[in-house]
Order: sequence, then C-alpha cells, then structure tokens
Amino acid sequence: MASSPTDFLAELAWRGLLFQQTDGAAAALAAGPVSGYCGFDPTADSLHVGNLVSLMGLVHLQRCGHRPVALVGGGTGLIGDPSGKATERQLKTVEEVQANVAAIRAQLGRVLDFDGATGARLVDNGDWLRSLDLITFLRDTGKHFTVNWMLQKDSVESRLASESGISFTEFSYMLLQAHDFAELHRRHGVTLQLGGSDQWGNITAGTTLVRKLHGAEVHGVTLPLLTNAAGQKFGKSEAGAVWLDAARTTPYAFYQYFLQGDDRDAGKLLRTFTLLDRATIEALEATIGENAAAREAQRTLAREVTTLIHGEAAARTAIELSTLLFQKGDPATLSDEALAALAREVPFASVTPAADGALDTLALFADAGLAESKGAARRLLQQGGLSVNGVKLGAGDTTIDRDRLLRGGHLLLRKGARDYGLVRVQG
RNA sequence: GGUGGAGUAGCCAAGCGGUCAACGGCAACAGACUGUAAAUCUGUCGGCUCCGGCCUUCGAAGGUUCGAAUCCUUCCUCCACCA
Repeated sequence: MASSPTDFLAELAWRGLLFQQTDGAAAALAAGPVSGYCGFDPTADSLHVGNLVSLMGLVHLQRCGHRPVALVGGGTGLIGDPSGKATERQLKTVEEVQANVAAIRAQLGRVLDFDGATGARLVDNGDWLRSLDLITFLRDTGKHFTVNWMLQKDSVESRLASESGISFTEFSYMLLQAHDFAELHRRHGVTLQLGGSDQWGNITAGTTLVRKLHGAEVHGVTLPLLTNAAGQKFGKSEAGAVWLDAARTTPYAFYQYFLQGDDRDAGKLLRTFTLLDRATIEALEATIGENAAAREAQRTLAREVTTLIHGEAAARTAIELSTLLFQKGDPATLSDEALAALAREVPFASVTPAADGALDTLALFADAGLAESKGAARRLLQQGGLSVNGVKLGAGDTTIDRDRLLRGGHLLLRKGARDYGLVRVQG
C-alpha cells in the first residue's frame, strides 16, 4: 500500500491531480523525504469539499513518505487573498478569524496522521504574521519584490482592469504568503508548497523569496480545479457548498451528495477523494459500463469519502438511512433508533397543528423546509411531487389524517425523488 | 472632456403607451421513462395566497397620461469611438 517516497508526483499524475510544478520539483522529491505545506483560508468555520482536493494532496504527500504541514491562515485570513476574486473582500474580525481557525484546525486534524517519522504538523501563520512589524517586513520581504513583477500576477492584473480595483491590503497578500513559505522553511525545513491552480502566483512568490533570502531552491506543485461533467465547479449542491462540518452538511447529506453523482464523474471523484489504488478504481470504473444500475462506483466513493471525513460510525448510519429511505420503503416499520437518527440527519421540524387539530399538507412541507412557501408546496402537490410516509399524495390531499402519524407523532415527508424531511406533530 | 450605444427577473435576452409579472433560451424544481444517473418528453419557474386574488418589479428619483418597462426631465453605472 505504501509507496516509495519518489512516487508522490506520479501518484498525483495518475489520479489527475497534477496541474503545474516548478522545475526540479521531481528531482527534489526523489532525493529524499521533504516537508511540504498547503495553506487553508479561514474564510468560514468549516472547509468544504473544494478544499478537500488540496487536503488530499497533503494526505498523498504523507503516504509517499514525506511530512505534511497544514497551515491555517490565521494571519493571512485577516487580509484576504485576491486570487480568483473579482472584487475586494469584506474584512473579517480577529475574533471571527480565530474561531474559524480553531474549527478548521480540528477538521484538518481528523484527516491527517500525526504519528511516526512523517507525522503531520499543524501551524497557524497568525503565530508569526500578527506580530510581524511593518518596517522589518518591508525591509526583509518587500525589498525582494518589484511592484512591476507583482503587477503581472493574474490575481492582480485582473483586478487592475476592474472598476473596483484592488486595495493595497490585498495587493500585499502574495508577499505575506511568500513570507509564510520562508518562515516555514526556516522553522521547519519546508521545501514544497501545494495548492490549487489559482495559487500558482502566490506559490512562485514564495519560491522566489526563499531563493533570495536563504539561497535555497524550494518547490511548488498545484492541483487542478475540480469540475463536474456539466463543467461546473465541483462541490456545490442546490443547498450551497458541501461542507465537511457535520453541523453544516450532515453525514447523510454528505454521503448522498457523492452517491447521487453523475456516472461520468465517478472515476474522477474516486481518484480525487479516495485512497483506493489504481487497480481497484479501474475495476470500479469498469462496473459502470457493465452494470451501471448497481452504482457500485458511486456507492464505494460515497462510503469512502464519508468515512474519511466523518468516521466509520457516521458512514454506517448514512448508509443505513439511505437503504431505509430508498430501498425498503415502509416507514411504519422504522425503529425508534432509526427515527432518532433520521431526525438528526434530514431536515427536521416540530410543528403544532391548528386549533381544530387538522394537519395542513402545505404548511407541513413549508415548515419542514422542503418547500419555500405554501404556494410552492401547492404547486408541488399539484404536480404529484410530494409524498408522506412513502405514499404519494394526490392534488386533493390538502390535509393529512392523524392516523397516519408514525410512532412519536412523526411524519416522513418527501419532495421529489430524494429530498426527505421529518416532522413531529405536537400534542 | 466630446460623440454614440446600453442598463429588463438567478444568467442571457425580447418588448418600445394599454391585451405585461413581461416572448424566447440557459439554469433550477416537479412529473413520465430510468438506476437516488444521463439523455428525452411534459409541466412549473417575482413574492405571498383563505386559489378568488393581493403585493412588489423592468438602473435611481421625479414628471406627462385614464393608463408607462415603453414618452419627458435629472441623476447613477457600463460599453464603444474620438480627445
């Protein structure tokens, strides 16, 4: 399973995760174990599956015998990376960034392995950037860059052309990231930086600075932006980003996101998000051609990724619930445990019936969040898109009989083919 | 600074005094067919609704008119060409 230390780039390459690399990166990696880092912006209190791509880069680095260093931008997060952004960002407060840093550290910690000779390190650039004084920074870092060079970076160039321009604050961002690379080189002997393809400019700023400051040759590798078969940025569902935080995206929803994926994406996603070896993945890809209906590839993908992020127990629950909802069918047989799990994993609402005790279908679906409004619920009802306890409702079913309540006063609602919600009727 | 053009729902884009909540396309949602897939076909698609309607929209603010997305005035923004 473990490959030799020289295989990192080859590993990324067959997985389709290698975009750009600095000259000499392969030779440097082949020469022996290195320490490589990747930064994560604390723009929210959770990473999402888009961030997971470069995190997987660190995981592969470690499995290939190198030391991964995960950096959380507690300092740079206070500035804002202009890369890939069309307009200036709203500054975040120190408290907000610190809370985000803490949450993201915990997520990174769950995926990386901290034991052994190549145990991962977790660092926060706020530790050195926040105490960095301006004069020192300008003399030691700023002096090594010409503005002419900085202006040529894509991230800056595109913003110069736009009406809103770019503030001096964000313009300086690349220098801070370059400073990080130099600092990590000095403190931890880091000689490699990984990042998404939009980070190339920032990464080369870092390799340049380390060369000038320490006379050392360090390297950068970027991973491609992940897109789906429809050509869209991967990781967005209709509900927004797919988060790694169980409070934002439940393990069930996370599992379902990968399970529901397009056949055409399955192979790419297996290569990107699982640690399965090449032969296994190719065998799974073959099953799509042979027996696509079994969706063996998607099932494996969803199970592997959910296990990686949420752990085995949560993955098992997600699979059980999925089986329950999509395979078996009769909600009346649901156990108390299953109902409790459902309440945690699918949208849940407690509703109070009207004074006369009648259960209004439209209000139920609207309250459960499965429809935007009662009007929207009505349209869905008329189109035959709603069901209760696995039984499709007709256009005339504007109220629900109380004798359909499951144990504990629950009703299992479904909108369309796969959106479930659970409500508990009070009293 | 000058001249000309343009700003319409999530995006693109018609409309140029009433029949406009606004043609059409994309995206999205639902149904049929399937495999919790894709493609295809059908329907929905500003907000709310006691389904009778009600409310708010066509860059912004005023005005003309019985009536304006459509005409007028001022302002804002973008694009092109000229300086």
